Amino acid sequence: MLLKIYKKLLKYFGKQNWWPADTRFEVIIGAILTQNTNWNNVEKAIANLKKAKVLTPLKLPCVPKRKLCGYIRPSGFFNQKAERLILFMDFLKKNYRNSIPVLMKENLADLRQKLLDLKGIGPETADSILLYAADKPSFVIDAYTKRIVSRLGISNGDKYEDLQHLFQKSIPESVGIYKEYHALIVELAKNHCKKIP
DNA sequence: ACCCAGGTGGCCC
DNA sequence: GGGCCACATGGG
Repeated sequence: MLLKIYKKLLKYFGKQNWWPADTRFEVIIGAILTQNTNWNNVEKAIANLKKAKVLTPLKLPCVPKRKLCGYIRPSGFFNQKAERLILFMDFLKKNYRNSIPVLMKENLADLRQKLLDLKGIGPETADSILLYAADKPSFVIDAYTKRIVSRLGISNGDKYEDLQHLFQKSIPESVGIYKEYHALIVELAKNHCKKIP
């Protein structure tokens, strides 16, 4: 069922090639900034960080919170998100010498747990980082995905881990498919008024 | 003038 | 373990 839906979406919308970002680091920052926020607004925040030339693991921690809030203002919840970015940068420095490649060496289960232990990173943000920044097969469940499964009536509940397992057991364990599927679901949501043949 | 967006944590019961 | 609420901006 879920695999069929994936194939249908892929055929209809084509490959999405997510996540839209230049670096793994940018994926992580974007994943935090996009929490309950339109991607369009996140792009403005990312553009501000790039323009200020601080969107790197070594530069970002040097930006005072005040300035950080200013850069990320368009993405909303800027006080909270500045705090969350700072906490992640502390984590990256303390455990991985500010190195994204070193962070990437962690295995999926360990890294997922450590990300979840960070204040401000919940399951969706953690899985977005694991899948799109670290290329690890952790399926992302978002509000749209929950809605779709609920409409189809194929699950008993909407608990995050349960839905993730449902998807992961229904489709091949492939980073490429996981990436595309979630991207296609978001694309479908944007086109909610249209009918898919 | 509403309503929503690629969530999360805190508080209450 | 679930049901609210705050968090903030920009676009329809």
